Amino acid sequence: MPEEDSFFDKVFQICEQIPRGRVSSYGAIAKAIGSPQSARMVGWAMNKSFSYSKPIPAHRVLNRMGMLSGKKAFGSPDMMQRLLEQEGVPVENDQVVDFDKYFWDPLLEL
DNA sequence: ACTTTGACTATAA
DNA sequence: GTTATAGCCAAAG
Repeated sequence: MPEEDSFFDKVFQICEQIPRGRVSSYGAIAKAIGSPQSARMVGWAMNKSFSYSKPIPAHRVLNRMGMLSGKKAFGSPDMMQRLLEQEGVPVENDQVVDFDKYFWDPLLEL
């Protein structure tokens, strides 16, 4: 088994493990990888997630405030919000309601 | 090879 | 509550 140890691959592996109806943050994922200061790279990885071999639920990854910072990367600005609401995560004004309640910590639950 | 950019976060004022 | 600044590191120009 290849077991990718690259930064991007680790990000992808964690992202695809985010439970449906839950959301996580770039910082939390970065921390889970071992580079708590590389939250930006997580975002960049998400942008590249569509090039990855497997589908990545990038819409479940938000910034620390629960804001849909990368909604534009989904082709349509409303697509990300719709996907989240479809999974049971209410979004209002480009921000997840009760983000703390839906937050999923890879370090805590993985 | 250098500079700029970016789906971020933490701290300070 | 907001705005400003610094730290961070890989990809793109």
